[in-house]
Amino acid sequence: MNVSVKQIRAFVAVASTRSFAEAATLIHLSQPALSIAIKNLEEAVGGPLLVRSTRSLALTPEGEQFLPVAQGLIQDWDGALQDLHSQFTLKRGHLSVAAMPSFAAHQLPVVLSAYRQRYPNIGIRVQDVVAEAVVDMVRSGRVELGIAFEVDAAEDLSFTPLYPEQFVAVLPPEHPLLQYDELRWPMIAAEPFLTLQAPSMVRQLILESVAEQGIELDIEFESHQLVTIIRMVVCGLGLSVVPSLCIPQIEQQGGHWRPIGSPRVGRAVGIWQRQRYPLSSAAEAMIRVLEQEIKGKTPL
Amino acid sequence: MNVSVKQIRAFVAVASTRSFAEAATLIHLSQPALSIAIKNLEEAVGGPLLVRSTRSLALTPEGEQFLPVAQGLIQDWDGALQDLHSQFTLKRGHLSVAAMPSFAAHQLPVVLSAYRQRYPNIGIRVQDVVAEAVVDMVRSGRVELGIAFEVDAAEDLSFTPLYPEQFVAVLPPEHPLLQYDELRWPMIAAEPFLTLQAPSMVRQLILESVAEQGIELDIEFESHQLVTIIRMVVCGLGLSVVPSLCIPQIEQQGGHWRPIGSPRVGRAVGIWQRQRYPLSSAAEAMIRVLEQEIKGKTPL
DNA sequence: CGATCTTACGGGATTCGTAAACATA
DNA sequence: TATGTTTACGAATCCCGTAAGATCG
Repeated sequence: MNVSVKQIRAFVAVASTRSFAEAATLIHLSQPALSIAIKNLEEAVGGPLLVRSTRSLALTPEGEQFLPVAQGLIQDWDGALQDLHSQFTLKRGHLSVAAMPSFAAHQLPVVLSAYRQRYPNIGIRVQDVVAEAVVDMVRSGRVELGIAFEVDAAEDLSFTPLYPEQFVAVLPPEHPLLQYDELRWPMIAAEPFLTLQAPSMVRQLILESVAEQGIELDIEFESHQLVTIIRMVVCGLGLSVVPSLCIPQIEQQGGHWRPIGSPRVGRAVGIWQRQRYPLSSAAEAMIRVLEQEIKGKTPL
Repeated sequence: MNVSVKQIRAFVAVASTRSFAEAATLIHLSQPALSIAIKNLEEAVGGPLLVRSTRSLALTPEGEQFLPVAQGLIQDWDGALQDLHSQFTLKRGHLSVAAMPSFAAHQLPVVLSAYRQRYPNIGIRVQDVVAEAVVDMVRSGRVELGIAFEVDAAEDLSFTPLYPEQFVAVLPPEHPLLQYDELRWPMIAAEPFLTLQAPSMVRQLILESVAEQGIELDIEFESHQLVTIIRMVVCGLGLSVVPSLCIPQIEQQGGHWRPIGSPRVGRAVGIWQRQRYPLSSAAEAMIRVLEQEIKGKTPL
């Protein structure tokens, strides 16, 4: 007993139009072909669904009862496949990404807006967490893509660099060090230092980096919030070092900045995804947008 | 974009077993055939559902999301067709019949029991109404079959006789007329007469019949209930005439009866159904059972 | 090297459309 | 007789299974 979708479609067409001829044109089939399709269907299900005389067409009680069921079946079938097709053509779908705060605050909005413009019906969920959490969320599959610094991660993840992020020093207006076009670490170490708090990878990278040079920073204050740090710098409480991504924010808050000379401190920023796990069409599209919007437009 | 049931079945099998080879045996297909089926499915829906490497098999996010949908689709599909098939094989189904009270009370129970024994899973609904209402219910489609006297009905109904019902006279014990083996109408007319009330066709048939002979009955009492009539006869309030079907009930209540000589009063009892409307398998089976259980077993 | 999936190809079944036969009002 | 359905039959298509090729661990 094997019944095809076409057969059910044929039955629904005939039952709806109450005519083989009409139904045949409706489903783009010749009358005889339709006749045989129905005949085979009836054979398969074990009894007649329609009673045809040349002048009238009626449904058997079984057919009458089956008609709405068949209609539902076809509707569900087409609906499900339509949905699936929509996902591939990006006319529908869903995407979860995680991004580290500096990226989420500065670059991501323009990326999202470009993506939304191209694929208006893809729902996007963004998680704004520290870089290490980004990697964890990708690993556990809670998000499909992550954007964060490159770190040492297990083999199960892959990293695609987007651009090399460099750190810059933040200074208050009229600070003496502003006379230099580029600062060096010893100059910075001479001043009180403000930095982000513990889970931040920015903090970690800076401390590791200066420690390699035998320089020690005089950490005066820590905060989770970049805004707070910048505000304090502007108020003259000390200096800080932040990703160049944050330059717009520094300037907006009335701060000044200078690049840091060799050794430059920085880390590649890029896309994290699971190894050997295929991406959704929506995620692949996001990677394309990211590369197009970000690559070559690196700050500094 | 045309997707077949087999293709979805194939996808579900592969996604469940996580192996083409295993799935192939599961759905009785060769590995290559399965491979092509999946390939065609993916082409039809517009993107990959599975990622295969020779050593591992994973679902794409779209495939992951589609799998439960596909499983539901297949389940609904099979379920619906199974149901339909069950109806034709009488493993399931439903039937509505109407029967006139005399038949419903005496013959129908044994018919129903025979039917139930043969087709235990067919639900039956019986309407116990007077003969004319039986015909109306068949005409309006509220029941598929009706069992009642033959009457003049429009062309839209068909009547299949089961047996000729004859009426018999009911008498109290030790009544003088019991000395005859067969009564004649004038003898009956000489006694007080008890009959069923207005909507009953039994009453109507009797009155019409005797009127033709110019005989008038002295109707002493009327009731809707046959039991009441018989009880009154037994108590000596008069005579009555009822269908021979009711003989068991007469005797059970302590009454006596005699056939009525020429002209015999009676009417064919049979099956009513709609013209040009096909019967359900369940109804056809009921007709077979009726004919087998009733034909040739006519009372008297 | 072995297990597994994919491609290639020939045979077979299914399904289609045209034309003719059939049935009913 | 006219309309509408079914049967007949040749052709195209689709689908399957065997055999050979490709790929990953």
